[in-house]
Amino acid sequence: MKKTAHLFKALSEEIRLRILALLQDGELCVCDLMAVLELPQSTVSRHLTYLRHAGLVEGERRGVWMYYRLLDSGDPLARDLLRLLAGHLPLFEIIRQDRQALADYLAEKKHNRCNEGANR
Amino acid sequence: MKKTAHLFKALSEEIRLRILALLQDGELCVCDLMAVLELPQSTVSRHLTYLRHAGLVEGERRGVWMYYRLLDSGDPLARDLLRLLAGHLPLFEIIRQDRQALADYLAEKKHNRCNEGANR
DNA sequence: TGACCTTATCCGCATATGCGGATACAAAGA
DNA sequence: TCTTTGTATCCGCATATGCGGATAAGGTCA
Repeated sequence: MKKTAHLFKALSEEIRLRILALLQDGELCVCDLMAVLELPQSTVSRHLTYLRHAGLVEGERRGVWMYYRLLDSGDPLARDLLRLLAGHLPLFEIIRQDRQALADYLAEKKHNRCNEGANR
Repeated sequence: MKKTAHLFKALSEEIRLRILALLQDGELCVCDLMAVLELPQSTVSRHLTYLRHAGLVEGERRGVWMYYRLLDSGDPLARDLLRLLAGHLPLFEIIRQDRQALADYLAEKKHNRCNEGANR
């Protein structure tokens, strides 16, 4: 029950909702999210940690990068909530803007190193 | 979007989830909730105000009493969330206990004044 | 009006959480 | 090993929220 309350708390911040929406298109590393959201690294990392503790995302280290993706985990409520968000979040203007920014960023990145295009 | 975050924040407290679960059985006044949850009046009232601001419940004054019920309102996300909770909350032990306590309390109350059975 | 009941809000205080720069840690390559 | 890059955590500070007693406000009835 406390876990359930914690789950909702994880969803109660706009930044975290935006991160979840971006991850709906596939996994991303921290520096991708920094670039798209235009937020400092510590902020992005902190929110990802929060989402991970809530059981909504999982991270996998590949080389220097930590890739995060939505976690289709055991908790049925978490799964239902992610499904619900997948339907509702795209209706928000800021989410559509974020998705467009992600698409632009990925196109420009051209599979180069992560920081190209991210930091200055 | 801020409204959406606020909606989730409203669901991020155990007490508020318990209140919503109790209201799934029908409308209740503040003193009913006080009796069942065994919480002080100011605490119950504050959480109800929070839920009302989030658009999850509505209150109606009838005489001295304020009756609160779930609000099937305009926001599609709020409606979906309430439906989701209706399915998931009854699985928690504390919710089942609350429902039993509510049934006992209502049986004992026998349509008398609200405080009989509530405050000593 | 005055007594009483129910509910809402105020108050001071405690805790949780957010922020972003600074620092520590981890991995890869020279 | 040293450097560089990416990520996690620490730090001090600010804000949001919770608590429950006290007080205010709204309603009923005699």
